[in-house]
Amino acid sequence: MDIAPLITYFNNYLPLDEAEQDLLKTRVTEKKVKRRQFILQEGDICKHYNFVLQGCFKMYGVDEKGKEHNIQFAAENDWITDIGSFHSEKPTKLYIEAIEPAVIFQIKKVDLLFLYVNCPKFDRNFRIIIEEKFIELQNQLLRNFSFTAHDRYEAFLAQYPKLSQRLPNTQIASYLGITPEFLSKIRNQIVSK
Amino acid sequence: MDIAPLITYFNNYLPLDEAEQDLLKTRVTEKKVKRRQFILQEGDICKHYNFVLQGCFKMYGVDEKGKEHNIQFAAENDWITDIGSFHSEKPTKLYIEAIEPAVIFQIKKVDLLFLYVNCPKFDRNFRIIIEEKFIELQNQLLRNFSFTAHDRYEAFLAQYPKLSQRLPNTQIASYLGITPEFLSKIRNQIVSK
DNA sequence: CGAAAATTTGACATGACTCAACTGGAGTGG
DNA sequence: CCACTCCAGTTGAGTCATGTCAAATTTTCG
Repeated sequence: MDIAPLITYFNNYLPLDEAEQDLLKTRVTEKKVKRRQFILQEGDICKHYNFVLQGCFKMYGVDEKGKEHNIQFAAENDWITDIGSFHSEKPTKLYIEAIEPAVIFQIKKVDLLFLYVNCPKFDRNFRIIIEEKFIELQNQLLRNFSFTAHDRYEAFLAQYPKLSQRLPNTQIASYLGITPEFLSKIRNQIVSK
Repeated sequence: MDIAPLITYFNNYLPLDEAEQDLLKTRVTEKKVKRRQFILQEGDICKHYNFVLQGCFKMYGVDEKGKEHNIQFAAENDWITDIGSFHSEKPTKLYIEAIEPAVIFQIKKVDLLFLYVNCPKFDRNFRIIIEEKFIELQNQLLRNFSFTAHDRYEAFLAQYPKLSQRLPNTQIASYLGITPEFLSKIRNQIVSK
């Protein structure tokens, strides 16, 4: 197994020296995931931090009426995990599902704790990573408050041009908090301008 | 200046030993804030991590139409900061304003970095703190997607019983993403049941 | 190729907003 | 202790953004 992509990823933060890379290597496992396969379902306890090597995932909750609401996508070089369930070790209310055939690296909780304890750099790196995710989430919340559906869609296209081509509109609609039908009408509007 | 409340706060995470407490003490300053006073305004660069000792703050963005949208409250023993601006050192789009007369501790960026470098425990603690905030933010986003305004209000009352008594309904409405008028109608409904 | 999923379209329904007017404290100053 | 202002909260009528449901059409992928 070659964890080079993960090493490269960490080079964006505090790069790992060789010893740290070796440490990491022993704590990571690889997993292939088929399209529409779940790596987390409601009721599960989230056991892993998941790093996407290839493919694309969505994380979503399901409301009383059975509707899915996407709160995050993750493609190459991104993390996707229900941090709440991972830390509390309580059953999750979320689903993580592959939108495309995928390959991921997984780190178990004991292994992550091992890394934290044996190398503070991981504390640092994961602190920074989650800070970035926090900022993004906060922006998302603010956009949902203050933007119209139309503007949220255009903001999404602008921010994730590549992702928005890979994803079915249904999934984008769910992420924007609207119905696929309404997104279709928005797209129609934009085109006819 | 007595930083005991902050020490006590950290005891919920990895407690600080005496040396670490002394280190912290030299890096923290106290500040009194009047009602309606801002500690951050659009265009500022967010210079501090703020820890609330007394009083209550709101953080909000303003949309094109001039409407305020609260994304966070912070009362005693909570942090409030625009992490995005703090890290990027770019002008913020957010406001942080005291809803009540308040006292806060502030940590400057250089001082926080100093703490991180000299004591990995701070990396750890702030990682955990922000993880908790991330989880809360994610729940908030999910509720905004999948709950009706009525249910969001009741969830807010249940989750923050004390805060909801301190806050004017106007502010709660803004946090829930609805108008004060509509919140009033919801409250009317609830009472008349 | 064939089934399942995604997209589009249209008629109609509704949750939440807007705006304006009214009510009722909470301070403030005289 | 009154008169006055000033907010926060309430109410109602009309409107708008977005949702619902159903049907037709196209695309995807197994």
